[in-house]
Amino acid sequence: MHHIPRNKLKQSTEEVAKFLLGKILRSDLGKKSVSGRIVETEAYLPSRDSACHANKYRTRRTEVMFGEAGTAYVYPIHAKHCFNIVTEQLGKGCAVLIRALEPITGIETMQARRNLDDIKRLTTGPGCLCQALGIDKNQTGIDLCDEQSPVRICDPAEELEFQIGTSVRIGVTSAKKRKLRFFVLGNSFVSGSKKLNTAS
DNA sequence: AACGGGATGGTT
DNA sequence: ACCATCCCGTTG
Repeated sequence: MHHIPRNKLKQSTEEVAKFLLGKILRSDLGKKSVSGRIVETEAYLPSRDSACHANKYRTRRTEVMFGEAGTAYVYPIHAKHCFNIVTEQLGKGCAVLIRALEPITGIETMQARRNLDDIKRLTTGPGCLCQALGIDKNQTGIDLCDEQSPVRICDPAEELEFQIGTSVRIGVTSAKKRKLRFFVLGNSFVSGSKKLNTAS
């Protein structure tokens, strides 16, 4: 299982959001190894996107968004965390939010961290998957392309065929309604309503 | 120091 | 539809 080359993450944020579907997100935090298949993402664009944190302000919190593609941007919200992957060229200020995984390995560890047995809800939703992987804001700034990193993105052992669904981004009210959310069509670990998830 | 708004998620 | 919860940027 090989890590993703950084070049792939330097493309346009929308392209990266689609590219990341089907890839593996792995965490070795806390001496536990867990992984899942990325099934839902959202693009936060470098310009004219009022929902993108970096577009609104460049502060200590958002500074890593202006760094190398493949850097982790983790921020807290509503007592939970959201995990993002920085995209495009240095200084752009954009990222892809990972919204849902299909659990693959380390399911018992994830169940313990989530204090929840139900596999269907283990890693569905950005806050839930962070908790399942042991990710919090301490992981902001780490390099997801480095094989030595405790959190990284890898190619799947087996490439599966799937169609990509699109919709507006979930929970975003400030930006115009472009379809910047992408998901594996028909996958039961995707978050959001039936109405959003049948749109293509 | 105080205030208010979320890229949430679980409950009513 | 409601709201618990808490961090962070803004304002005073």
